Formats: sequence, C-alpha cells, structure tokens
Amino acid sequence: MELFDITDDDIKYEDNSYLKGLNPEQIEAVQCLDGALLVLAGAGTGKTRVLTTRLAHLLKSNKCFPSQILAVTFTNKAAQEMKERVSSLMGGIAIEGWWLGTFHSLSARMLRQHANLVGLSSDFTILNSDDTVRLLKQLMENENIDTKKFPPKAMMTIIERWKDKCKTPDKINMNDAGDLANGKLPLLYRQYQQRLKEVNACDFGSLLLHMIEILKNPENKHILDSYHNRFRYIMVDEYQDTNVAQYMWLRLLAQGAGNICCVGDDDQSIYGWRGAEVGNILRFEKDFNNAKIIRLEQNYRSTSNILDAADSIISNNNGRLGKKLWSDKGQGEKLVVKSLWDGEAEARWVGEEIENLQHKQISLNQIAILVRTGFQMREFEERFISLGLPYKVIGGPRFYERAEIRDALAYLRVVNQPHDDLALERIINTPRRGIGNTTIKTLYEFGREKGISLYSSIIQLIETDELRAGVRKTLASLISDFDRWASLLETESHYELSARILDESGYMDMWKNDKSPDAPGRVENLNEMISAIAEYNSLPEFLEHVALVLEVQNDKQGDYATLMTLHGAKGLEFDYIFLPGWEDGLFPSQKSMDENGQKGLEEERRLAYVGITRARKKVFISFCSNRRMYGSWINPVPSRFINELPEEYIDSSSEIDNYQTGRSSHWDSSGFSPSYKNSSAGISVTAKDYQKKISSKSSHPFKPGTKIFHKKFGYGSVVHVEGHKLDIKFETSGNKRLVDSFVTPVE
DNA sequence: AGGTGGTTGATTTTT
DNA sequence: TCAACCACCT
Repeated sequence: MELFDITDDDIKYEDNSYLKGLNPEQIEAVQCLDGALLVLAGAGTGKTRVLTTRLAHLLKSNKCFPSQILAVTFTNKAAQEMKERVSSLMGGIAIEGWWLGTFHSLSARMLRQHANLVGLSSDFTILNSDDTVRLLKQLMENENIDTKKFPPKAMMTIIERWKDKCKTPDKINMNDAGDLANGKLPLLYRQYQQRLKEVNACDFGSLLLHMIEILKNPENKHILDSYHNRFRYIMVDEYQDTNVAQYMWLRLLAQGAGNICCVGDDDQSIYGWRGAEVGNILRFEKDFNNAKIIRLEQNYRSTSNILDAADSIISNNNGRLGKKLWSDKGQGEKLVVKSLWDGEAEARWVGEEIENLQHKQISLNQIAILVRTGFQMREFEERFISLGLPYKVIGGPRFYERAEIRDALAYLRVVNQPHDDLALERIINTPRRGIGNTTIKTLYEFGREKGISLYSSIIQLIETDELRAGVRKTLASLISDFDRWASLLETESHYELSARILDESGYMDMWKNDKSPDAPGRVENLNEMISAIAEYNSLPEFLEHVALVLEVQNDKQGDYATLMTLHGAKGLEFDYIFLPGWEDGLFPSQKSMDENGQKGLEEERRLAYVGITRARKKVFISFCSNRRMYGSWINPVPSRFINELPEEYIDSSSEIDNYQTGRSSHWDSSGFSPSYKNSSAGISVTAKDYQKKISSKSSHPFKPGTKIFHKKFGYGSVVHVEGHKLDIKFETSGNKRLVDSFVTPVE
C-alpha cells in the first residue's frame, strides 16, 4: 500500500515549478495523490488552481496515463476551463485521452457502449426537459389525469427528484407520491420509463441510473472490472452539489483503485432543491476508507471584513464540517447596510452608488448586483436604462432552450434518426400542415398496436384509406422530404444540408413571414444555429453535443455592470457586490422555509454566504420596507441574516438611525417601529433631490403625442411630460417612465 | 386556423 | 401585477 506516499513522489522528478506560489495546504492537496482525499476549499481559496495543478502533477509524475484519469465537473463550462488550464500548466500541450466531462456526458459515453444491457440501442437520443414533459403529459392524458390540477411539469420534477435519489420505479412506495396525479404518479413513472425504452431515449437522470444498474449487476462484473482497471485516479469538482445517483455512480467506479479526490465546500451547497445532497460531502470520511481531509482556508479574494461578516452569518448553520477563512488583504472597507422605502428607491440608490464608483474610475465590469429571484431584476433594469448605465443580465433563457431552436433540432433529429418519435411529433405540424390531433392519435394507436415507430406508422398508413386523402398526401410528401434529406447526408455537407432542411421544410419561411416582434430574432437564432453546426464534424456529433453541452457564451465585450441571481454568481468574483432585497420572505425565501423548514433556511443562509464572498473589496446590502409582490404591497421585515451581521463589520454611516433602531429585537415581529418609518422619510428626500437634479437640465422637444424611439423598448409616443421624465406608451413594451436623454424623437 | 379574453398562479437552474 | 396558457369564438 502506498497511501500518502508523498515525499517519494516529491523527489522523483525535478520540474515541479508549477508548485511555486502555492501555500502549504494547497501543496499538500496537490501532492496527496493516492487514497481518498476531500479538499474542503472555501470561497476564493484557489480551488480551481489546486485541482488543475493536481492533475498536472499526476501527469508529470507519471503515476498514470491520461486515459486512466476520470475528472468530473458539473457544467460543461467548468470542464472546458479545466481542460484549458491543465494543458497550459503542461506547457500548452493538449491532454489527449482523459475522461473529462460532466457526470452526464461521461455517463452517456459509457452507456453508448452498453446500451443493449438496459434495452436501448447505442444510438439512443438524449431528451431534454421539454421532451420529457411532453412525454409524461401524453401518459397522463392516457390515464385521464387532470393535467390542470397536476401540471405535467411539476410531476416531472418529482420524478426527476426520485431519479436524483436513485429511486427506480420499483423502489417507489405508493405513499411516496401521496395522492399526486390521483395516486397514479408511481404508475406513471413506470410507464414513463417504459416509453423511454420504446422510443430509444434517455433523459438526464437515466444516463446515470442505467449505468449504475449495469455496474451494480454481478453479471456484468467484467464491465465494472474494466472500468476499475481503466480509472486509476478520479477527481470530482463541486462535490457538495452531487446527488445520490451521482454519488452511487462515483462510488461504483472508485471502488477499484480507490484513488478519489473530491473538491468542494459544504458552505456553498445551494442546489438542494434540485437534488444535491450536502450529506454527501458531510459523510465523506465515513464513506471512503482512510479518507483524508485538507482544508483550504487562506482566501485570496476578499478583505477580512468581508470574510468575517460572511463567517458570522454562516456560523449560524448546524451540520457544517467547519472552517474559518482568513486573508492577508487587511480589513478593508466595512459592509454597507442600507434601508430603503421600496424597490424603486432601492434601484435608484444602487444606481447612485454605482455612479459614485464610476467617478472613482472603477470599471463596471467589477460591479455585480446579485438578486434572489428574477423578478427583482426588472426594477434595476428600468433604472439602469433610464440612467444610461450599461449592464448585462446573466442567465435567462438559454439558446438551445428556445422554441425555434428546439423545433429546428427536431427536424435534424428526424433526419438523423427517423424513428425519433418525439422529434417527429414536435414538428409534424410545424409549420402548419393541417395534421391535427386526430391524425396523430390515429397514427400513434396504429404504431402502438404494431409496435412500430411513428415514422413507420405513417409509411404504412398512407398506403391505406385510414386517413383522409389530403392528410395522406401531406404526410407522403413529408416522408419523401425526410427520405430525400437523409439520403443527402451522404453527399452534402451537414451544415449546408441543415440550412436546406429548414428552408425546404418551410420552417424558416414560417418565421420570416411571421409579423410578431420577436420573429426576426428567431430567424437570426436559426442562422446562428446553422453556423454553430458548421463547427462540428457531422450531424450526429452536433446533436450529441447539443443534448449535453448546452452552452452559448454571452461575453458581451465592453464595460458592463452585471445583474444576475445569487445562484448564477457561484464561482465568480467582483470587486463590488450589491445584495438587494434582504427581506424576510424574499431572502430568505418564504417558500424555501415553508417547504424545507430548517434545512431550507440553512440553504438560504449558504446563499447569503456565497453572495457576500463574491466580493473582493466592498459589499452593499439593502432592504426595503415596502415591496410589491404579485401585485399587492407587502411590508417585509429586514432579513434575519442582517441581524446575524455583527455591527463591527458594518459601515455605521450607512443609515445609522433607522438601522440601529431596526436592529433591536422588534424587527423580528411584524410591522415597523416609528423610528423605522422615519427612515423612509429620509430616503424620499434623497429621491426628491435626485428629481431636482435631473429636472434642472435644459428644456427638451418632447410633449404629449411626440413619436419617439428608444434603444431597448422600440417605438412609442409620449403620453405625459414631467420635467425631464417622460411617460411613454410603447408599441410593444407597454408604458414606461423614462428620462428624456435616452429617447430620440422620430418623424 | 388564428385571434381573444378570462383565469391562474408566481424561486433558485444544470444536465 | 402581469405573463402565460387554454378554451372558446370567429
């Protein structure tokens, strides 16, 4: 046994210059190659650096071939980044043959080789949530379940959570589902799994579950052995985000050589709601024999005020592995905690503070606003637009999730694999061809009876009089189109063919002729997709990547403040961080607490911890006494997390009066003390000042009725003028109040 | 087949 | 409040 045989390795080779600049704990983590190791890496402690250096070290010390390394990440972006950083550490040489990727892509790669063992063929399609929900909906309708009372999407989420927990249909108890879907959810789950096999498809959860099933089966011991032989060293990033299925998957593979290194931070586990189990990281020592834990506690990002403030919040959580970050960057600035009247005032305040920072020559790229929920973004966007403050929103709908892209992909999927029923069903009547529900139902019934695909059913039924002549003709021509496109796969380049398909199918024309305002954007997206296809070697290769690697970079060049959710900010850092909306019910979120009790609250608290530790230099926290939620006004209480911040880390010049009054215990009860209300008066003075400031500018050409254009909202006309503020009715974006300087008059 | 009005219900998001 | 979805109407 050569466990923890560090010093020997150390001497074996000379070129360890890549270790320079690492601290002792980091070096220990890099050099501890054998056995089970958990690197507990706090925020900003150089986690990625350790991980990549460790990989380089592994390769340079000739412990194994690249092909014997399994490196797992959560996102494709992280995998890509790791690939680049390791190869640059290795002197710019690309590492060939190692198994680097997400749990899902790695598992898919394995499963393609053993698909027959779970009743699939190796060219199975990978479904995204869109497809799975539609599939489930069909099954629910079959069972006469009210899809209004039980939305298929919500039902699918429950099934996904089961899958995260490694619960296959046979492990579901009737009472696991309560009376959901009339108590039929377990049955639906079973049917759903069955349907997946019938259509030769796999959802994300199944990619892992099928592999687990294969590896666990004693009959397949040779397969497990071969993986054990192959993977001598396993590394896992973001271990705190693994779910039970991922854990099982890892366990099975790690039982071989036993060299597994997991990196993570229990305090940054914020994805419990989608199945992540903090327990995995908390149990690490028990799960893996002779496991070693190394803590990285020196933080290279933030000042000590920021770290200590974050620490005093997170230490209210139970069940932590425990660690205390420190920094040699000095105390730095204190945190600002600001009380404001409402969301509008909050956005105004943040805008002003950002402008102050700009005056100090601070780049907007170093500023981020992190919100708890998406709806908070609107007020900031509106404010930034009227200030003319450049910003970008991170997150939001992903490129490959857009309807037009999903449709286009469905066409390509059918060409690639005609028996992809779900894809064919998606576009069989898009654009409209007069093929309605009745026809599709007939086709499906026929197909199910004969045990054949939708495509085959069409081919057979158009030879009969089962369908009306018009429909028959349409279907026949559609089939001949698909056949023709498939045959062109041999002779035409795959991206030319893709363009041709969208063209000849009439799909592209459908959007070109559509006069809704978002149609041109969709055409643009489709063209963008076609150019993306050109970057892959073949159509199947492209489709595989699209199923698993759903990234499209949104790197706006230039100077922008960043607006995103707290979840989106994990792993990022900025000099200045704004954390608005710290109000009980919003943050921590009421729903989280209601649904998951103490566990939910602790996850929210970790979110607060993540938020604060994003900052290098300064944190601005704010809360409002009035917030509009779902149309009505509520009077929230300041977040309990604010009470968890010791005063010594807080800038006392920030709203001292109401703030300190507020900190007394009656903040915890509903309503506000009189002194607290006074604070809002103070704020509205600021607001008035601001209005005065802008209305002292020179006069402008706007009056009610003036037709105008705005960069973001498009065309509209002025309804009302109040100084330099204009109320404008936009043709497509509704009514907005804007400052005149961002609006141009048009004829 | 396409538009409209009325109802509903509303975190966080990756693969 | 407001957007999304569906049922119903033309």
